Amino acid sequence: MAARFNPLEADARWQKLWEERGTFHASGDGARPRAYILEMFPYPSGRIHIGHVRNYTMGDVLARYKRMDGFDVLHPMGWDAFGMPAENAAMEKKVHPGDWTRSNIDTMRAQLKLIGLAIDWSREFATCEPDYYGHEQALFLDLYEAGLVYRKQSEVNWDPVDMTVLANEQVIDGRGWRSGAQVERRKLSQWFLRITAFADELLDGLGELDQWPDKVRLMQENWIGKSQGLRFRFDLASEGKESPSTGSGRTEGGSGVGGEALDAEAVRPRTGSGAVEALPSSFEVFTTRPDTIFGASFAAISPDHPIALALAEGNAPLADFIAECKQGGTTAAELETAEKKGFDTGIRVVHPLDSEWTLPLYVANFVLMDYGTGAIFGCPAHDQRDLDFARKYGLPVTRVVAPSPEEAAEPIGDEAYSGPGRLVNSRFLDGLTAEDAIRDVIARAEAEGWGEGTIVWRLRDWGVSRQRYWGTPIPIIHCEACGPVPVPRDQLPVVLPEDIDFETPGNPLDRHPTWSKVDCPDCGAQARRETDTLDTFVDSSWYFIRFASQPDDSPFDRAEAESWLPVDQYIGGVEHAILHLLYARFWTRALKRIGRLDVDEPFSGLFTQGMVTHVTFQDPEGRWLTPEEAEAHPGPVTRGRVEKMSKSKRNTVDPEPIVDQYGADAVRWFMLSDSPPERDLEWSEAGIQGSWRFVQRIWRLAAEEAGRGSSTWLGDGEDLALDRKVHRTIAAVGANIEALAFNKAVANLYELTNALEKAAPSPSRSRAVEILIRLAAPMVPHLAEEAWAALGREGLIADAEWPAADPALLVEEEVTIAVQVNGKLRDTLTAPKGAAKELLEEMALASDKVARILDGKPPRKVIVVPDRLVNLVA
RNA sequence: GCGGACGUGGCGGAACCGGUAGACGCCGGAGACUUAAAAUCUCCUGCCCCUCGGGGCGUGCGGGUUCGAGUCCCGCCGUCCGCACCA
Repeated sequence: MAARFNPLEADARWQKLWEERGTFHASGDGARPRAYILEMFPYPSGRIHIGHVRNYTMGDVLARYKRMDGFDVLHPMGWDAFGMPAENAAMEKKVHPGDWTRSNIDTMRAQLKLIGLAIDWSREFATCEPDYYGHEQALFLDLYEAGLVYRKQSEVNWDPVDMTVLANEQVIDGRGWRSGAQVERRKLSQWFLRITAFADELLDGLGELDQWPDKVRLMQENWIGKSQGLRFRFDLASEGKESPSTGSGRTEGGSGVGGEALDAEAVRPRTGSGAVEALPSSFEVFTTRPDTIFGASFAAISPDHPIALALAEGNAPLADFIAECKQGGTTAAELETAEKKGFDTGIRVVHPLDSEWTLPLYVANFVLMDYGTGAIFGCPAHDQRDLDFARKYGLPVTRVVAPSPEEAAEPIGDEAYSGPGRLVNSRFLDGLTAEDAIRDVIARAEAEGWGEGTIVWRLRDWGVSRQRYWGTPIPIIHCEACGPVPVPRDQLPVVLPEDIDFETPGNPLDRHPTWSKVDCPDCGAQARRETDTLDTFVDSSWYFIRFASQPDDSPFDRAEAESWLPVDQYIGGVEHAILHLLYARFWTRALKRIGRLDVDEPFSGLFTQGMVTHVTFQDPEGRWLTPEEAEAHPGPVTRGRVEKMSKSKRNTVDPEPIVDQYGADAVRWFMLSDSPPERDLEWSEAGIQGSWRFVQRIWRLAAEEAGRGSSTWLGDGEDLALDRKVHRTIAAVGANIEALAFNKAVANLYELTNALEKAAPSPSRSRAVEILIRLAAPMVPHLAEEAWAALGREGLIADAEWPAADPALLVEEEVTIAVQVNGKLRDTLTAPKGAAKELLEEMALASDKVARILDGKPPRKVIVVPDRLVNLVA
């Protein structure tokens, strides 16, 4: 029996055996309850990094535990293989994106296998292969036919040098990240998925996801952004109905009577070209606070609003103002400090509840075109932005909500009041609560026909067109005569051409000599293939369904997919809290709506794990150094913060050499130790060495036990205290793994190991060693197999049963009672479990230490918590 | 600005429902084994005082509730994350 566990030899041997036996294939035979454990599949960027190792180890522990606990476990792996890095590599390294991607997949698959994951590799696929994306095209057409896909003009970030569309993240300070060219806004005709049609159910569905982190649910809720309010119409005032009230602070009943008549000519936009005649006679605004309608002092529209654009024609100052609004950064700091600016159009709009009352119409930089209606009414007293704006332009500020009657006349200072209260200065609304006033105004608007209660969402439809090569081709053909025509099903998949050219900028599909030239499926005329590809988030919106069921001739088999879904536990980074998870939820619901799959939510349990961090080092010039460089550096070196591993900070750790040195189990154990899984884990050399020591400690226990000649050794009888410890550990480790509290499960195993090392040989101890190995098996599977075999056990430990905790042994016979005086711990005593209060009190009073503190006086009051403590109040 | 999370030894972190704060690991210290080192093992390790019996102080800060608060309430301070002119 080897004195040391040698992972370099053992790891590969067990991995090979698991693979040969198909140990981790999900059977789906229905003999056992099922569990679907999934980690977010990786993008094949080149090599596995340590964050992957942490992510997949967590899922693996759960999968292995569930297997031992009697479940038929589906734990698959695949590749999110489309995306821009492959195209970048193609341009930089002159390799085909497909070659680059597939070779990365080969590398990373081999690396993942080194850490001994319990994965059903028979289900592996990559999204960049036609046998995946062809089915995706079919699903896209299903949604298209169901009216859930449409086409519209939409703005994109256009890099004029690279001739390509940029994602927002690729625009840095208004310039393309690669070319450095000034980015332009361009309108392109693009495909959209109607996710907004599911806004309500996506929001409501969050309520049932009780095994999701609150944080993620909240983020999604905010992202969906439901606002209830009133949409109503402002009529433009006809000439001669101007109602001046500027600066005088309108109060109750002010209806535009009096004041000087405005010189219409002076404020009228200088149209000359008759543009004003083309203006609509009204426009709509949206508000969540219709109760404050009598506090209105202006109306404002977005610089992108059609009325603003129409007015700008022939009005150079306004055109300049609009241009100015479009400049300026969109960063947090800039927006925070950005001044509220407006341009008075000179036009006035009629207050909907008083035809004699008109308000000035501004074009304002803080009104967004793509939220609500792109137009607002300004109520300065109860909205901070409106207040800032009103102060700047001398507009009236009228309080219409007061928290108490005394404050009704209180003027508004520098802060708008947005709290609760009752209406004041609001005619027939006076005295109502804000909530009642909202209902009243909405009802009135609907009855009178100038507005209606409505819901506005922040969520936008999902634009899925990407002007890229390395993605799923959108299966549409554009015909001059017939318009967009779906590719006939028997012509799917629409396969990406291999012979492409990355030498010239732009989308290679556009430039391909023949690929896009096809006949119209409807009329046969020459037509053009859609050359846009799908957003890669589409690929990841249904891969978990394909894992569950992968027939050749359709995306999935409904019954089979439903038998596994939803995913019981999904594990991945919090960076996907919104987009990926929302899109996958949408896609699942869309499939349900079109009758393809009866699943509401794709992931019933979600866990977002923390990052792996590492120290950073810098030389005096601020250059980042790797830890090795820092050690060898001749000059002074600054030890920086512990940060997320990144190439730029040179603090990454490549897992492969570490696995080579310490073995998979030590690395896995380290990934699970110390830090709670949802928090960041700091990588350290000391930490991995500690894990290595622990692996060897378990091995020594097993080797020593095996050396006794199986369980023929008979010691001094049973060791009841150890038995209790063992069974408490069984219960604790199982509960902690189920709760994904791996750091606590690790601590439980350390405790048991400490106890075993101290325990004298006995049959109890022999049994305990075997149980320890079974409990550790999900975490350190290679060591566990090796030890299992060394102990002469039959079969694989991967197939062994999770030990059952004996309830009788979970109950303590004796408990330690804390004895407090005035809440301060003074002594402890040992008492039988369940001892009577009177007995505990008596024992506490008998304590010397207590007697000394009490100094002969009897306690005024005695509190006894059975099995816990006695508190004597002096 | 809005929303959220968090704050416990030198470090990562435990602490069920308000009931012995600091489990477990790392670092550090002392010792054993060794010619020596590594490895391994044993013990110690929150801070401060001490007559070595013990005593005092301790969960970001200040209050409060309670027999009793890391845990609950109020007010601050700090760190991190998300969103962002959302009407």
